[in-house]
Amino acid sequence: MLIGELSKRTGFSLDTIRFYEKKGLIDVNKKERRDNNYKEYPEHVYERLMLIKTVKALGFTLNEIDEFIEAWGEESASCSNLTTHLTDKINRVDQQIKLLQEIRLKLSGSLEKCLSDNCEFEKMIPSCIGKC
Amino acid sequence: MLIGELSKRTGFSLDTIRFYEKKGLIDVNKKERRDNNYKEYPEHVYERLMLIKTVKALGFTLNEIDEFIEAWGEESASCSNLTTHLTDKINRVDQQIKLLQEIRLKLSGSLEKCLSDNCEFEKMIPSCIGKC
DNA sequence: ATACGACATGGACTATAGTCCACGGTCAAG
DNA sequence: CTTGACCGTGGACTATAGTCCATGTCGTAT
Repeated sequence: MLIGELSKRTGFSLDTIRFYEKKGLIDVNKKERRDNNYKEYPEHVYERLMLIKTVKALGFTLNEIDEFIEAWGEESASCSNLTTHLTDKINRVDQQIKLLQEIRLKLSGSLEKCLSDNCEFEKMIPSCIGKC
Repeated sequence: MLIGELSKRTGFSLDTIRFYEKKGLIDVNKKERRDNNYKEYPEHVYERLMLIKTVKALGFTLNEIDEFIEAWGEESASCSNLTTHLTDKINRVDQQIKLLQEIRLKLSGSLEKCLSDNCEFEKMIPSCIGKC
């Protein structure tokens, strides 16, 4: 399959596919080319891309996906790696959520004070005094 | 005050202060320089930087802070702008939290399936079949 | 013959928030 | 007089996830 078809089937743009190739997320460099020099992508590259799509939708970054895939590349790797990766990612996401919730709390605290005439920004913005 | 002192007092690195200057978050370009060509930062720049510090801690990006400050620069601006910015930011943060929670849900769903022998990745990773 | 579409390649550019580096001037102490 | 600390400027580089563009080749249809 040529890159155009691969693009249509996966929904990734040509550029994105080439970008993933450069990144090493898919390996077709050493694969056969047609006489044209056109790359011939075997079916498993399509599958790899769909896997990437799935995993990306789970919020993994490309680097995380890289490790993810790396781990599976090793023949001996059991899929317990998978659960490990998922668990780790859940923890990282929980961390992010916690951080955002803290920020949210600070924001609503500031807003609260602002609305109740205790605006903490007054001191910082002279033109603001008494107008909050 | 010279940049070194400003850096020590605010906790921002020299590079960061110069970066904020380039970005237009602080304006000292037209301000007087010493005969040395050294920049002389007036006190209000220190205050501006501390404001930036506060607002950054609330999770605003530099671009948001830029608008934030822009709005205050206008003499006539009342501080109702402030509450608007805070409310908007709270909404954006809520959006982010929601997105992360959805991802978290998908992740734990995948993990769940994986642990109960319904691993959805098996189809995608041949070497994985039956081992999840 | 030539135009058009699909392909390959390399490099530049986007946003975000800086960091680091080189080169050069300035200033005070020894 | 020279060393070290401090300052200024410009440009390169980091990570992330691509996008866009120029140039060149290949294949097909008119």
